[in-house]
Amino acid sequence: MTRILVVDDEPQILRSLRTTLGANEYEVLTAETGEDALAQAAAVLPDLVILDLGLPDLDGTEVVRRLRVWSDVPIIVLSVRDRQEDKIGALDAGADDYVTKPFGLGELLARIRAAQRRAGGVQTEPVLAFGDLTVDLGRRLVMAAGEPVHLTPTEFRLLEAMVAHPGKLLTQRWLLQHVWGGAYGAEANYLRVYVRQLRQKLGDRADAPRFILTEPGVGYRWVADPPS
Amino acid sequence: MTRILVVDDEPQILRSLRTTLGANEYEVLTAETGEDALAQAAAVLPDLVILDLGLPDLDGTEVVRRLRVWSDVPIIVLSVRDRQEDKIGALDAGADDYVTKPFGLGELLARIRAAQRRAGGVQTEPVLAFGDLTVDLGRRLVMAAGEPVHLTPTEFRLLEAMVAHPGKLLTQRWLLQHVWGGAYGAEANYLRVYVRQLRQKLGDRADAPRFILTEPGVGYRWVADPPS
DNA sequence: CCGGGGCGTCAAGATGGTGTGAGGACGCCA
DNA sequence: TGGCGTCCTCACACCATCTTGACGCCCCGG
Repeated sequence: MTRILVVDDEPQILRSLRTTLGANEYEVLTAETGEDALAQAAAVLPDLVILDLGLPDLDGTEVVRRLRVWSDVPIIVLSVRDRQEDKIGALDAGADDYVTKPFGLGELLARIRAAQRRAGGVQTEPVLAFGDLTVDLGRRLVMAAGEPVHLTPTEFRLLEAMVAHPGKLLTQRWLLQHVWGGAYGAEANYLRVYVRQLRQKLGDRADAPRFILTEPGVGYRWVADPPS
Repeated sequence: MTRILVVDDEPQILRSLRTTLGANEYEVLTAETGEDALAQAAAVLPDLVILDLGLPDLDGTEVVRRLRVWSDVPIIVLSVRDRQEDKIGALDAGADDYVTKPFGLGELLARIRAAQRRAGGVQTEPVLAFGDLTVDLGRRLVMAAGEPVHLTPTEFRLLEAMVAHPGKLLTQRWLLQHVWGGAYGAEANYLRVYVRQLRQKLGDRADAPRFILTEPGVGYRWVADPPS
């Protein structure tokens, strides 16, 4: 999860940003002074900094400069001042962007995304690995023993549902509802057929399970850490 | 020397920027239409692009999107529009910064410096190769087995959407929305026809795929590493 | 020892999606 | 206005996938 350090001395802005950013899957840290901001930045290494220019102790530009001595973290400057010299100063000190208050929250979010994208922080494709089996949820690509495995849509949904909850006991009803839809729940034979196909394609065996464990009378369990 | 491509249809802005930027040790190239901008960007590989949203032929956001398919060049969007949606759209399409007209030249220069400082990276030729197939995304040129291949605009957009995400499973809905526009999503027969035409022109076969893999019921996949 | 329920396995029919070819509609340019 | 390229539409054969039923096995309780 992306950590954002918000530096502002107005509690109102702080509160507003905390809720807005928090609602958009960001972890929000706050600081109200320049010194505090620098200390926190060094301590928690945030992924992005939103910085108000009008701080009580230090000049915002100075904060940017001192951050840039050791950090390349993206910095978005926030300010009520719309003067050219302020913008030029902050940007040349090393800020990435300059937004004038009042600003639209949507715009700020877009600028955060842009700054993050540049920083290269969005390359976290979820690739799960279980021994010689890798499951790339983003690419919908499954590799077993170095070879790509072709799965039908239903097979993939079933695999997806299982690997998303490793080690957890998944009841037949739960699996049926998640893979086939809410109207299903009693068609245990579907599961038997597709679990078999999955096991076959992934190189697993019912009598010597490496990935899919049968829990008789209840459901199935995806083995968290297979014996390699 | 840093090369900047300025895209704007107002000769006045063009002239003003040419002198200002020229006086600051930048080499200035200009384009007045979106198509011209894309062509020039591919030909001269500028170090930075300044782009007006209100172009006569293409929507500015569309230009950003098409540039971003193959290039990471910093893009600063210039616009008279101050609407939130425009900003969000342009930034999420891949723009680095958004400046509203009228703007101060000093600020623009500072934003150029900021964008450049971040970029650092090297410009790569936008030419992708897959076995005996080469795709020049910038010049919109495709070569198969040493022979140039003529593609219609729609065919090229489809190819572009696929080669930009090698190995990834692209759903029919996603492809339709990206090639035909957001309003589409259910016209699977369009895809079938154009995928067939692409396969034919690229020397690919449905029953022995080298490039385009069919994932029945889901979509298509551009094979990352074709068997040569 | 016997019976039953659940599971694994297999194969065949039903279903819906895909490949393919052709033809018409439309806009663009001379 | 006519030709040309491109896009869209349709019908049909074919194929992958889904569904369904049947059967043997094992485990467990009666």
